[in-house]
Amino acid sequence: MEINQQKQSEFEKYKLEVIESVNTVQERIRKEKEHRDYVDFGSYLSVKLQKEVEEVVRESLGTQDVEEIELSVPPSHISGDFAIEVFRLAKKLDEKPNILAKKIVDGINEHRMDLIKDASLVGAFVNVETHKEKLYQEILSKILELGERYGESNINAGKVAIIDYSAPNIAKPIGVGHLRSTIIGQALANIYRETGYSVIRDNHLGDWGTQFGSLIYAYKEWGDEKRIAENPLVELKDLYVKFHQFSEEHPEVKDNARELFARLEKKDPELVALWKRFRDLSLEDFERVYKKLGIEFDLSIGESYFTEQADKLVDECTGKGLCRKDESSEAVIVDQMGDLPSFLLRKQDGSSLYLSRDLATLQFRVNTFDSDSILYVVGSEQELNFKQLFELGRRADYLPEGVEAKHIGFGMILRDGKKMSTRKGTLIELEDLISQSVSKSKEILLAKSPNTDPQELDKVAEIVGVGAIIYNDLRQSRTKNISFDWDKMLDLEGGSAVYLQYSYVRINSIMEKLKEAFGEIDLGKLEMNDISFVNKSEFELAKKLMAFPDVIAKAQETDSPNYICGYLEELASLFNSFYNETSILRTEDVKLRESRIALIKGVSMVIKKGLSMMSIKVPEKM
RNA sequence: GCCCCUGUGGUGAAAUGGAUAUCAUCCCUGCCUUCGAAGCAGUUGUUCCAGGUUCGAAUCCUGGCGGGGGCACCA
Repeated sequence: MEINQQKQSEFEKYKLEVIESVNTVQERIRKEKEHRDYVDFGSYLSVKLQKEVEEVVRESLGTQDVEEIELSVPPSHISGDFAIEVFRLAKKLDEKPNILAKKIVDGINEHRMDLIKDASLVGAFVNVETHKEKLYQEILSKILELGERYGESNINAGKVAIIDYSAPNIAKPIGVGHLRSTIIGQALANIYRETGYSVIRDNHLGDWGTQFGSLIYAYKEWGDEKRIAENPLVELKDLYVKFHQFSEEHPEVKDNARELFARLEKKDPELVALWKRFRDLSLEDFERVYKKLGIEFDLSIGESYFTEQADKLVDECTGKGLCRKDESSEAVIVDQMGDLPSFLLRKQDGSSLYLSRDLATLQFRVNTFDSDSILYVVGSEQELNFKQLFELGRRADYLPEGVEAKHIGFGMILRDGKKMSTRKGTLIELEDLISQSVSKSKEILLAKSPNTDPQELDKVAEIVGVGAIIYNDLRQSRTKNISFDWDKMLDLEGGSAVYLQYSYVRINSIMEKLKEAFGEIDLGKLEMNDISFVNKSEFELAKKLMAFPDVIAKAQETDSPNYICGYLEELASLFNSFYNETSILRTEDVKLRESRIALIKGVSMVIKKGLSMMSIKVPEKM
């Protein structure tokens, strides 16, 4: 009995640890809400330009519905810096688009404006010409002023978002299947933060459930302490796989597993001790992978923490009449809600289920953090579960009106057209993928620059190899399935992070050369009026830089990191064209040279920041 | 059976209902005594099918066809 007490307190001890980490986060959020210093989104040039357009449209049409007006970049064959699309406004005002457009063009041409010079009409498109020098100056000085903070904003200032991502299962190695949740979630956390959110990054570990019954059963039957000591995760995985193979022929062991889980849930001390041990072993393993990928969390709570509360909530929901108890067993059923099929909240043997624990988690998140948004970055195959969870949460009032809960689904990584599975042994371990990618980039690095010192080589290979994997995933749109292909995963050609890293390094190198030739460069002395450009490509680059804050905002709004990727590729491409036609080193005019330095400095900062939002690093040389 | 996602050059992908659908890769042609050729410039080739809505559709709607996933004691 004494031993029991001791073991039980192990679970209690774990709960205290959780509470402590929660307090730390609460404290941080509180401070952030009070003291965080934001960059005003309205101070960005694209916003100013938009306002100018709205102003002139408001005056020339005498209408207030100017938010229907949108500024875009025209296709390349059109001359004009920006275009105004009037179609939506025309529809709203019930006027012919070309007539409305004509009025707007006339309006613009009659007014004197700060940034906009004039406008011309093509069909129903309004093409706008800006005061290029002025705009160019303003964009670059804004970037120089903000430095590495360029791009952040206060759009969502004061709001709190909890982002649930990664969520690996204990006792299994992280496979490439978990890669997507992990890096999409991390990227979203960074992107949300850039737009002003206070972000809580929560790793909702899969550390509870019937799978532990399976694992414990397998451990008791076939476990080998020596092998566990040597390579814990491999051994645990093998045990898990063995259980499932064995259960194919002996289905009755599944009942044993369920029974073991039920005992675990009743905090059987022996089983809790095993559970805790497996959990700790796994966490060490995960930590290693996260470190490589640059992934960080504020909380790693996991399902186990919510098992008791889950039980209470199920009773509460039963009381509220949202679900009902089965007559002949302990099972609790939620009947069809609207279009959603019915589901179970408690098993026949009385133990908890995924959805009940998630319901408790939801309530916890709402109550503990006063959050505005809760994001679940989990594969699309769980869509129905989340619909059910959110609906029940709303009805039970655990998820109030003002709090948004979103399932950020994503497609699966398929191998030979099929889902990968730990049980069937078709899973590719993330660590293998990373090490292959790193060694491949090392090979290429050696071929390209054989004289790099070995330490430097390893460092850069790591940056490039890891970056390639992350980028390959994030650049694709979330919802689609990805076919796993070693060659494609390890592709280090164009359209990859390497292209961006290379562009960054190239700028670095230019800066070095400039320093050698002209000494230390102090752009602080560059007056706004001294900034100038000569070539179209310079202006195009600045225009692209101008869009960065908007791209971040759009990526946040749509939960789509791939917009950042597309943007960075366009930016790098413009830079490389510019690089090819213009030499900064040989620019005689000092002011022009310094303007160009400011320009590429901006490009390099934006590339670095954009990549860092995806937790991809940049090497200084490669 | 019902529900969700998805279909874009040979291949892999991009595109708030907007102008001549973009990028990478492969093939081909140029560009390194000039800030790094992992680059730049050029060339060939693409929206599953049939209807519909719209001034305008890869995008929205309806119906097919193909691929993936989900639909109570797994998570």
